[in-house]
Amino acid sequence: MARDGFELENFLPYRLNRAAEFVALRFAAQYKARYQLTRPEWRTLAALGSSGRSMTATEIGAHSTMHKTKVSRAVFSLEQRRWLKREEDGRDRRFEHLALTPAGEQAYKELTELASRYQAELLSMLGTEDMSALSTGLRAIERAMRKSAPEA
Amino acid sequence: MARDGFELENFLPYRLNRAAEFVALRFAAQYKARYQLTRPEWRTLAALGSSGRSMTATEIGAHSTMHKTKVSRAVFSLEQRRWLKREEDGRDRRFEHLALTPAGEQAYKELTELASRYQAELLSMLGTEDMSALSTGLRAIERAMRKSAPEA
DNA sequence: AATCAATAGTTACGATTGTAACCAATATAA
DNA sequence: TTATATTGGTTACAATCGTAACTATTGATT
Repeated sequence: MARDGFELENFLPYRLNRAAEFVALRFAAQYKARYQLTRPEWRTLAALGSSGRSMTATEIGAHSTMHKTKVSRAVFSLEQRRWLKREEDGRDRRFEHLALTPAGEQAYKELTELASRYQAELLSMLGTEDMSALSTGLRAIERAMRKSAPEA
Repeated sequence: MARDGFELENFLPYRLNRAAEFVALRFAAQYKARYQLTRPEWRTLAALGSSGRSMTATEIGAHSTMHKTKVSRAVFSLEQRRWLKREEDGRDRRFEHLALTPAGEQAYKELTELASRYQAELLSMLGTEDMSALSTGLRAIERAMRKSAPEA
């Protein structure tokens, strides 16, 4: 096929991107259909819900590698939906402490079940062995990210 | 940390996306700086260059999982740059056969070297073992994609 | 204090994207 | 034939995104 040493099919950024998109899109289809959630919204909800405490917008961004503005917009729309409320920090009024409302908690719980089911589905698609190989590989990248992290 | 079974940190779509973004961004920084190429442009160039033959826009899209319109725009700008030329199909004039010009080939070759260096850098960041685990895992996803492929 | 720098978050704006509608050419079928 | 459907590719338009500029607040420096 190719005439030289380089093979696009073996190029890691290419492969990772393709795989990530495939896996993400199938899940996004679910929460979009059932909850009319966008990706940044789901990510924000997940960050808050899974941490189990209130967080600032900046924390959410760092945690989920989303841009400030994305977080800001997602927070706004989750607030509109009454899934999230802001509380100002008494000591430093620049901060906003964001927390899920009971409705938000409930939504998170339901989405969490969707997510767990999806994860299980993926596991059965890949098989235990390949899944754990993937996990090992991803862990290595996560390690590398922490080291050389200029952060997106 | 979390109060329930679900852990965002272990959720595959989340982890894959994070990793893919990290890996892609560091490479994109290189070709953007050196060649003022956008991501869809690089992907189109790579698809054409690595196949070593002329392709139609649809083929490029299928190969690199890019939307029609993205391909269309990338093709247009590569054409402006004289890195790519179109040839119409005599039998079926709907098709456009896209091929790299000598200048395009040259650019592809240079970018290919960048890419190979980057791949090597990644390998040394992850180590041989983790890299091959990652590759195994990705291969499993690629397999799954081929099966259930509704294609993005 | 008064000034300057830094930080949290929002927003205006330009760029990039995808959906849907479109044009052109070919294939199918009446 | 002449409809009708399909397919390759482009484009108008609306939505989404990120950069950069902004507001507000706090911290540091004088």
